[in-house]
Amino acid sequence: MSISTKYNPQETEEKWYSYWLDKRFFHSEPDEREPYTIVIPPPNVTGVLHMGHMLNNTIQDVLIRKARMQGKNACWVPGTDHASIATEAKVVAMLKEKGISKKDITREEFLKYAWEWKEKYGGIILEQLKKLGASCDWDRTRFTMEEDLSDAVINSFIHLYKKGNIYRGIRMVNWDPAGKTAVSDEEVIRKEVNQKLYYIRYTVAGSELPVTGNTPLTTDNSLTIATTRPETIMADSAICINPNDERYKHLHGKKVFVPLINREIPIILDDYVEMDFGTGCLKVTPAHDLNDYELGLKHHLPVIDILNDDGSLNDKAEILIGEDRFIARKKIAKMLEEAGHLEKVEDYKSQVGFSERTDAVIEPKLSLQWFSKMEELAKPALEEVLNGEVKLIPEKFINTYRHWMENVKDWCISRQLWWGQRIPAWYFQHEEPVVAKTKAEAIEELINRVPERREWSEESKAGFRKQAEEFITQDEDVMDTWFSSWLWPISVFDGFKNPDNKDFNYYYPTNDLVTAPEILFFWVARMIMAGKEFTGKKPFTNVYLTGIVRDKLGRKMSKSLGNSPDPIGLIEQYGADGVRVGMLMSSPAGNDLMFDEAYCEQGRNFANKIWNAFRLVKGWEVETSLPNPNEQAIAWFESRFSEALTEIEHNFKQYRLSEALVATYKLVWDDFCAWYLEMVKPAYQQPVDAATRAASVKFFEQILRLLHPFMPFITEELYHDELFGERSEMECCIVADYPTVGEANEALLKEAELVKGLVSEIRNVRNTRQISPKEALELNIKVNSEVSYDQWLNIVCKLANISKAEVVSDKVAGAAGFMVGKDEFFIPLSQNIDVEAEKERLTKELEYLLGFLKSVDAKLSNERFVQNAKPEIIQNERNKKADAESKIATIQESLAAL
RNA sequence: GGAGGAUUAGCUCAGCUGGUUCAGAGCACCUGCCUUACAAGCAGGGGGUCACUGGUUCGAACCCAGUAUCCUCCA
Repeated sequence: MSISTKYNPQETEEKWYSYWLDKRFFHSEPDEREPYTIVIPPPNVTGVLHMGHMLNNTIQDVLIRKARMQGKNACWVPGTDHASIATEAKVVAMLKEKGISKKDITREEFLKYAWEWKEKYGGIILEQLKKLGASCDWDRTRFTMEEDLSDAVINSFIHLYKKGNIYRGIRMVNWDPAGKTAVSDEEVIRKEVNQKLYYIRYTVAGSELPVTGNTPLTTDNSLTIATTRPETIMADSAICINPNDERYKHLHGKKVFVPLINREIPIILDDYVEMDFGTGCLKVTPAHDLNDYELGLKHHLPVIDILNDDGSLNDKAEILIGEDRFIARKKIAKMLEEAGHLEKVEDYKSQVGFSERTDAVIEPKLSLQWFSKMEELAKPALEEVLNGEVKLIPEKFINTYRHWMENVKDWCISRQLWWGQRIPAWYFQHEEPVVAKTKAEAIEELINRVPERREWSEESKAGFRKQAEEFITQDEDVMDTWFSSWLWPISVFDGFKNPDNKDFNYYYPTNDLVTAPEILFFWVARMIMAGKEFTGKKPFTNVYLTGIVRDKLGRKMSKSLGNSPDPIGLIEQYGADGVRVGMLMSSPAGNDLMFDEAYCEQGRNFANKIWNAFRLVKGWEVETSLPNPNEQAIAWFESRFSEALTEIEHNFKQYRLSEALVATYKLVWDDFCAWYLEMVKPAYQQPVDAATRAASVKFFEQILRLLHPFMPFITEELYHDELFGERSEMECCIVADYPTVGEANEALLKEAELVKGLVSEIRNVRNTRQISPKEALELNIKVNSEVSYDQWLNIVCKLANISKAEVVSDKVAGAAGFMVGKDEFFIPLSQNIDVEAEKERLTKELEYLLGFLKSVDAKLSNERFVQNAKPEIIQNERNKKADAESKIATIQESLAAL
């Protein structure tokens, strides 16, 4: 082992990760132990690790490692998601660079490129997770588009279709013009955007006055609407006004002309229109706005769709054909202005939907899509959370969850993409589509679903099959990625292919799921639905929702802001253990975390602290003839360890990982290093007795085990040092027994706190008087309490550099004095004490105590308090009173003696 | 517009059943130390009207109501 004063993580991390892999410690097979299972939220196959993953996976690894050490059969299933839109967008971009356009190649050719891309870049993120120390069972790595998982997707589609839960229909969907596909409501991100509100004049039909810039305008010859989307006026089907709006009563039943194209449209009445918004006149564009679409249905208006799939204008627009919607917006504003139809333009802030995957502005668009009915699926999934079968942590998410589940809308599951599971629907001539797994099955279904075809002779059937074979076509669309992710906990254990298999029976339902609250509905809710629907069981018991990682200014980390540190860079700089500690240190469950590299630095420093504590213990020479002078210190630390472990376990139970870590950190740094080791360490170059060494080594090993889930690498490294004796090849920290809570001697712990206070006071005496720590002092103790200082004197002498400590019965004059608890301490000094300063200090303390006593007295003399408060509270107040009174007396004596 | 959450030290946050000398931790800051495990360290210290206003209670950072500010989700 190196004796460097600095811990060097790089070599250690590489070495132990391969060792763990080599010895297959991460691998799990069903056995008689209790399983503990986590399925990873599968990251995008082409993605790279970001800070959110770091947090997420650190938490999962801590949980899985702890469970493993606690004797459970821990299984963490990793994998990746095919992420249709994101991946397809990347492949399209890659092809574009090669000069290939998606529309020039076939579906098969495209998929070939996509798979190549996936093979090349897929799984980078999993390699990165290894650097973090993630102890996933890599043998179980799954991918949502591998054959079995795709099969599960297709089969569950067919299952739901047969139940009548899947239907095809024309609906207004969120159209992503960059991805050229529909996306679900959940994939639309609303952002506030600075826009322009254009006020546009429409000429009233039949009015004689031509509308120009110079002509006086009245509401008889024109009306003005306000819109943020002037490029859609060509798609207008009507103008709508509120029937109660006095300003426009004379226009009821009239018509207006759409500017520039002069198409005549009616003025309709509906109290949907808010009179005080804009001008009180609303242009109705059913093809390009959800609300307008509903309004159009109600008033039987035609739907005029002027946009191509890529967001450019089509020939129905009549003008600006082929222009992109945003360019068209600018151009049309100019054209309207030139034609005298643009009254004014105002700045306006509004919410605009963006595609989660491509960041393009979402276009509401009517299209023919496949939908899954959600109402029936949602009910049991809501119930499961409300009755506590599935726990959301923190609980505050239950409300949000309920709100969403009670207002759930049907799920648009088709996507106009090629990368993904193709919808198993088949079209033959003008018949209703058939849903079937294969072409052959589809053809059989075509025959079987029509009674008269069923009656056909075998010969006729054969002829039909031949014809159908040639003309039947499969739906071009693929399914929403979430339609495969929602099956993840089931399909990774082959629960669809073989529902009674050993793995599935053993690992499912899984235990904990760790994920971001952003995908509570996208994914978590739907997994619960799928679990209940397809297996009748919940997919997991606990859902730990992490916060969002933000930068220290509170901004979300994003590529465009460039405020996200490179996780691998952080690991290189601070070590994986350091980064893990840094991430957890500041991340209470469910609260966002303001990430600051300083936390990683703190983590690295902690690793270094452990390293150096180790160097100390390792350096001790043992002299077996020596007696053990440290029984008290050893007994104390044993109790303290148990006390801390109780607290740590309590925090773990409540998924307060951050607090569990802080408690561990303090136990190691403060109690073990700063107190225990200082108490027991022999003087420079002196040997240590065997008992002290044995106890210290044992403590150290317990500490390594306790730390392992948080800091796997450094603990494994130290665990194998010869200090702990021989280890066989499978004897590793990763599978060592996690410490269990032992006895804690309360009285001992209490006394130790007093002793720590005493040592601090002595150090303070030095500090305020600038006495070097090297200069030994004498200590006189006047004991007024029950504390048996004899047991502690050795420790006090050592820690505070006291040459002689004595119990005295009287105050010592001319010495620096202070109190700890009820007891008085005196340190004779060579220099004269500053009587005035001493007086001031004592007076101040006296005043505080008198005030305190007064408030306690007030309570105790309050009859209602004595009547209502719990007896133990009252007793407590009496104790406080007695304590304060005795201290006051002591201080008064001291003052008198000065 | 609807729902949920937050507001405690300069920063990030604990404070769990209202009651201990309860106002805490880490970081940052100040002072002094390169004291033979560790300067990535050690010792000591300063720093708070618990957002505001009321209420409930013997007792409120904690419960209730209102106000302000901020965040998130949904429309």
